[in-house]
Amino acid sequence: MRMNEGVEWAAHVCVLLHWAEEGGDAPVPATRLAAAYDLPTAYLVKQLQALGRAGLTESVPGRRGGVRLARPAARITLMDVVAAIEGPDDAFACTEIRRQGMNAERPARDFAQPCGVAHAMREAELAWRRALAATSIADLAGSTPAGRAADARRFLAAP
Amino acid sequence: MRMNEGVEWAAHVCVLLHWAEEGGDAPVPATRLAAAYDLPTAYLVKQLQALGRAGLTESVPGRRGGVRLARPAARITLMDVVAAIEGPDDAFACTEIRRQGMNAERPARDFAQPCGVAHAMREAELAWRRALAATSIADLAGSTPAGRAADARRFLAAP
DNA sequence: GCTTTCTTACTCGGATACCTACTGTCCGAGTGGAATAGG
DNA sequence: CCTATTCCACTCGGACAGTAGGTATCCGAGTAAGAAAGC
Repeated sequence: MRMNEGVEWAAHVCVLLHWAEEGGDAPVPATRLAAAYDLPTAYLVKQLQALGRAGLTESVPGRRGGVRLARPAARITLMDVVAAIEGPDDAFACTEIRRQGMNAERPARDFAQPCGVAHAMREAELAWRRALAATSIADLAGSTPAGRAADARRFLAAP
Repeated sequence: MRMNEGVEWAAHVCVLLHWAEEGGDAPVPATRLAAAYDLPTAYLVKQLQALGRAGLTESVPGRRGGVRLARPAARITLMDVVAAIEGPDDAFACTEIRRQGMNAERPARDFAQPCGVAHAMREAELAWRRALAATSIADLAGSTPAGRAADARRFLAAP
C-alpha cells in the first residue's frame, strides 16, 4: 500500500501557491512550480488538474495565466489534497468473502450487518482522515523556516 | 492507494483459526481455510506464509499438519495482520523534493528538521495504526453472530 | 509383535505469467493578454 | 490615436508507452503421520 508520489508534490505546490498569493504573484504558471522543486512539468500538470477538479485550485488560461488557490490556505487541509490526488475511495475495499464458500447458501439478510473487519478498517481510516484534516496548508507554510519561505517568494516573483 | 486484498483474507482466516483453536481442531490445513471462503489456495498460502514470517501463525508440516495461531487471538491485532501482509513501510514516502530545484544550493543542515508534510502524514498514519491496534482477532470473532461462528467450527472440524 | 520402508498429505520457497495502476511524455485544442498593423 | 489582427504563453484533455507491484499459478523440496512390508 503506497501513496501516490503526486500527493507530496501537490502538498508542497499548495504551500508555494499560498506564498505566491501573499506576495501578490498569483497565478503561477505550472512550469515555474515544476522548476521550484525540479519536477517533470508534464506530469505535475496532471496533478494540478486533479487539484482543480477537486476545487482546491483555479487555473487562469491565457498569456499571463497559471494556477492559484481557490480559497484561503487556512481552509485547505492535507485531507483535501490527499482526496484530490488519490480519489475518494477507501484504501481498504471489503469484497465480502464471508458470503462465499461455507456461507454460500445463506440468505443475504444474514449479512445485513457490516463485516467486522470492514468496520474496524473503516474506523481506522476515519482516524487517519481526521488527523489529515487537522493540518492546513497555512499550518505547513507557517512551520517552514522564514529564510526558505522568503527565498520561495523571491523565486516565484522572478521573471 | 489501495490495500492488498490479502489483508482481508488474512484477517478472516485468523478468526477462523481462533475458532478452530477453541474447537480443538488446530492446526488447519490451508486447503480447508481456502475452501471456507472459496479463495484460490495457492495464493492464500502466500499470505499465510507472510503471517508466519511475522510470527502471527505457526505452521505444522507433515501429514496432519496445517496452520494455527502462534499466540492467543486476544493478543493479535488488526495492526499486526496489516503489517504482516503489507510490510512495515509507511504508505507515504517522503522523497525530500524540498531539497531540489530552487533549494538545490542549500547545505544539508538547512533540512535537519523533518519536512512538515512528511511529519503531518506520519502523525496521521500513527493515528491509523493506533486505531487498528485497538481491535484484536478475538474482538472480531466475538462480534460475529453465534450461528455463523458455530457453523464455521463445524466446517473446520469436518473431515 | 516389532522394526523398517513406503505412501500420503501437508508446508515452504522460488520461478513465472498476467494484469492493473502508477509514472511519465507528447500532442492538439482552447484562451486571453500583449504586441503589431492598418485606418 | 484608435481599432483590428496576429502572436505568444499559458491551460486543458486525451492518447500513449514504460514500469512496478499486486494477483495468480505451478513446481520441486522437505517433513511427519499412518499404512504396509519384512524379520
